[in-house]
Amino acid sequence: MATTPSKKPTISTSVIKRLPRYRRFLRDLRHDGITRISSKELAHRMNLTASQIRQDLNCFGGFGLQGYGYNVDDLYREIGTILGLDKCRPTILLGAGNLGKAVARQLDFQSIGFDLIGIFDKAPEIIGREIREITVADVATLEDFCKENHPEAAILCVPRTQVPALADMLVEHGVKGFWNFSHCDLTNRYDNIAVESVHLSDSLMTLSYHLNAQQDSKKK
Amino acid sequence: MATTPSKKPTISTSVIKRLPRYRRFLRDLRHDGITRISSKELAHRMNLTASQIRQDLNCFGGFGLQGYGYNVDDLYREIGTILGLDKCRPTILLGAGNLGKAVARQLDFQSIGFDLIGIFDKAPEIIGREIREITVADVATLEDFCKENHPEAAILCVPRTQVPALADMLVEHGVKGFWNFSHCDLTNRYDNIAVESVHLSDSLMTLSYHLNAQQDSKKK
DNA sequence: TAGATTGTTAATCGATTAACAATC
DNA sequence: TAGATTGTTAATCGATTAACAATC
Repeated sequence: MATTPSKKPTISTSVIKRLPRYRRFLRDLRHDGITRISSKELAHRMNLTASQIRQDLNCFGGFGLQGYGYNVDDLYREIGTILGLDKCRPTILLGAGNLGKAVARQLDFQSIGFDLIGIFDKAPEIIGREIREITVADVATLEDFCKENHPEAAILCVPRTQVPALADMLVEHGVKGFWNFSHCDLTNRYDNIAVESVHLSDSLMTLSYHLNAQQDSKKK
Repeated sequence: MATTPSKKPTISTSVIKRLPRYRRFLRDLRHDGITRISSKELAHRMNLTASQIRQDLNCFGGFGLQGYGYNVDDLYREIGTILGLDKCRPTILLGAGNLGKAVARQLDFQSIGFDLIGIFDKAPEIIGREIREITVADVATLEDFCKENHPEAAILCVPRTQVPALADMLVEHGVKGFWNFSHCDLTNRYDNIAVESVHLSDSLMTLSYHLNAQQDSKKK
């Protein structure tokens, strides 16, 4: 009854970003029929330290067993739960151009906690098309759609200029998180709204930097 | 003549990852006709500390002027140079499915130092199509293509199972960097090869985590 | 010159690694 | 039991922030 003074650990971003990678390795292990693994062995495979793996996992609880290690299958599922992949969040995609279409087709949303329930665009030649059994709707109908269907998450694949107005409206209607592919900087625009950005050109630029650095070190 | 004992600073990844974002903000400032900016003002706009901006920039040289701040246009171009965006690296795309096609169409490679010179796939229904004025070639012809054209960078949009063999072959032929969209873990597979990965589902999973965390904190 | 703002050194903070007692 | 490996505390390392002298 009494609300226990819940510990508020606040897991660091670095830890959270590593979780999906742990999960991928565990899935592979499971696929290979390996049922248990020590932090040492997993660290070796992932090129990490055993310490880091144990520290990371212990942010969420003691999933291991002294003298034994970790049960691969259990840990795989635990990480899925921590990440919330067992959820089914109503999600909409804004922008069904090259990138939006590819993202919609590429990802298995269901298996990672999202349920794609609507796709919107403003271009007449795109509206009406079918992507993954969803008919692309006119973005003009988006607000009504939100009132009826209450999406929790939105994928932003529209040009950056359209983003602020759209995002504001969606937050107004209860959207709690954005997966942002646009170059509009949404970080720090809202309180208590999750924003995860994928800036493709930023990513390619860092590759460019490293290619440069390679050559420089050779010249030396 | 004498090779000066070149300082070997080795810039940290955190700094490098911030450079493209600096550049984006500077481009916007320039677009708005703003010619100078102080670290304080830029920090305010980017939600960083002025200290961090000055530290970051001073990894590469003193671009500012005491009592004045930074010249927006100069700094914008300096960062471009640091990132190597003035280069023109021959680059190939492997896999012209949903994602590969979208990536090829979405990005302005030229403007960030890459020159897309070939696209390859193995599916007969994709080979022969045109993407950005490049005809998709059979991946079977890739090795010969490399011998003739010496690509420096490769974009990997093929299924993960195909990645290791392809990547090994490309490294053999002198490819120096990968932009990896597959779920194959290429980190630490090679020495002196740059790997920049975009794991879309990993990214979406972290959004899922943050959506979960939001709700948890509300429950409290 | 006085005011502003940098470049840079020092202090703080956080994340990673090492060590080891607890325990299966 | 002996051996192995965790969970957790302590030590180290690196990154961010603060402070301030240099200087435009």
